[in-house]
Amino acid sequence: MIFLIYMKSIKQEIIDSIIEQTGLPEEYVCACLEKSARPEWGDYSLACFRLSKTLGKSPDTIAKEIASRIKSTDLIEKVQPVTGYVNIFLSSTKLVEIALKEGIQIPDYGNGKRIVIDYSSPNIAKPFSIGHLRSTVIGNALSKIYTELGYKCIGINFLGDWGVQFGHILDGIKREDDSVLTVDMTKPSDQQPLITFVNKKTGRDLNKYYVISTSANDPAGREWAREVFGMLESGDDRIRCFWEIARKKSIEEFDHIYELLGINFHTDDNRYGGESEITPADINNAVAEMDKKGLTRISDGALIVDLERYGMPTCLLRKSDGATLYAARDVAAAIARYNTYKFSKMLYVVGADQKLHFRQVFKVLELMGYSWAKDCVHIDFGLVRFKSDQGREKMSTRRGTTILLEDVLNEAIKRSQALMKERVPEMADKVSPSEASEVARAVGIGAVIFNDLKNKRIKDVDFNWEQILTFDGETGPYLQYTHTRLDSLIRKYDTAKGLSRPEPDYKLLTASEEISIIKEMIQFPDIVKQSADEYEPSILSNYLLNLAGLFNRYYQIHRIISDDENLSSTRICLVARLKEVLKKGMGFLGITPLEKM
RNA sequence: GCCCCCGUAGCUCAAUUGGAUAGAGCAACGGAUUUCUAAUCCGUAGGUUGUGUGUUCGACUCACACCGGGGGUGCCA
Repeated sequence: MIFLIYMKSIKQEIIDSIIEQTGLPEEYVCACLEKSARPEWGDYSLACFRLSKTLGKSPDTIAKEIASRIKSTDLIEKVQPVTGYVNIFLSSTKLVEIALKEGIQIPDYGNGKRIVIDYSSPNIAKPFSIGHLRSTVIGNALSKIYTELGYKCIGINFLGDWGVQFGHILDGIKREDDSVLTVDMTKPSDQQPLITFVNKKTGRDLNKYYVISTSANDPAGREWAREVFGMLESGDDRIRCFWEIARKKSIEEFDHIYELLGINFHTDDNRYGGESEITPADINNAVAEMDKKGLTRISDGALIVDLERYGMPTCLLRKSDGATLYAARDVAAAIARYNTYKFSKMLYVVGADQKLHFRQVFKVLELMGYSWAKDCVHIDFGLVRFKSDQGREKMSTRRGTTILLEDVLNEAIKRSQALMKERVPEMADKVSPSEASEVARAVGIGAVIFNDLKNKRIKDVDFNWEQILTFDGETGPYLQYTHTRLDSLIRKYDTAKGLSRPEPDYKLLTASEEISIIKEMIQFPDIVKQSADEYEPSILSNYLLNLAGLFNRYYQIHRIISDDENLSSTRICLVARLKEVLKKGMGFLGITPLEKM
């Protein structure tokens, strides 16, 4: 297994060398060895300040002593003590060889362990707003990253398909066209006009009825919607039939958006679920179990779990009218999922406004005695707000400040098409119309996705058309552009006439720009691991931007394909390896890498 | 009121988890194309890291207080 030596990270190899040669404790070396902040300080630096007190010597002296004990190897070229740091310089030729010979490999950390990821989760009937983009793209990225690290990911799109919002659709229909619904809902024969009516509607139409109902802001309408939902909950077949159609229509609508985003929720490992999956019996069993374990109490007629001693407000399970609440349903859902999947981890990719809710749910699961409660993680992210002239506000359907995700995606595609015409007019001759539209999609959608993934999750975002449609600088199109550049070089090299193609000679890569690329490339596995450990796709995003930047600078200065056939072959090898990394990384983020744009 | 999160260049964000001289992009200005795709690249300018105190060899990072913004907080999800 030759590749095993490459599987061990460079850093680990250095740590091992240092421990072996200096006898320093492993914890210390691991904690104090870091990547050097500047090239003139080498590749890795060991800070010696912490040893100063215990050894009673100055950091400077310690650094000198340690440095003198580390011998050079084929990897460690030079060791230099500087003001309390031991700076370690690695052999460029060795690094080039490591990066180019086998390519960059990502070790298997997961060993097939299961991770359930609850993400996207829009509500049936409610508009699919830009706010849902975050959960969708973050969840998708984490799923791909963990899969690459050897985990088995199960994505669940936990639809909000069970609640009064469904009754509001009917109320909206009634308000708009009451001929369809003047009927007595209790008579099956009168249902047919409604069914025919709804069958002709799209998911977006149904959203419209929801909005009509809620924006009417009529107490009677709300009451009626509640009644309808009550009938659904009590298992009324006729309402159930309508519910099924409405759900199907909504999913068709969602599918269209997910298709644009390149996500498919009709597979075994990535599927639609929903609150409707959790039966009243599931919830009642969970609540009964809490009762039995003495966790619950009645307070003002409501069933609660008192979490005061854990520094949290009480968790409400059941309303005084007997109806169960969100928290009870999520506890029941978590138990059902554990029983089905026996996950090693479950991630809830849900906005930061639900932080308390998940803390409560996880705490209740823990109190119920489920040891896996500690493996449930709320992947929270900042809210999207709408910035108007009056200032910031939460998006509101009623105020008309909701921005539909589909509109944003279509706008991005349009913009990408326009730019293509403007900046690459000859593209029309080179590719077919269908290819061109795929390019426009990948670039436009990639821009929107990347825009969302490039910042730390927790940051709130002000929705801004200009920003989301920017294609210059640190953006998705920048990565795309770099990727097509790499691909174009490879294509050109492969098809060049009269060129001998010798084996790459790694010693030829000596330019500082190409060494920088190599050094950055070999960080890829660590970056992917770190993104997973911190549930933070932005770490990968920023890394890819930096990597692309290094290449674009290099490209500007150096000729890749030249008369020097040995050098060309070696540089193309670098280009090909780099392309593999960029392509993989973009794929993890949910961006489709292009060959031409 | 209480709890949680955020505050870094005009704007949007980084900063190897407490390390050496705080870095990018956008916007502005100046430059690079008979050239492997200029959706690129180079340069100039831009900072008392919200404020204050503390912890220590060292603080954007940790603690406390305050200021500003956001979110949550017993019958929505």
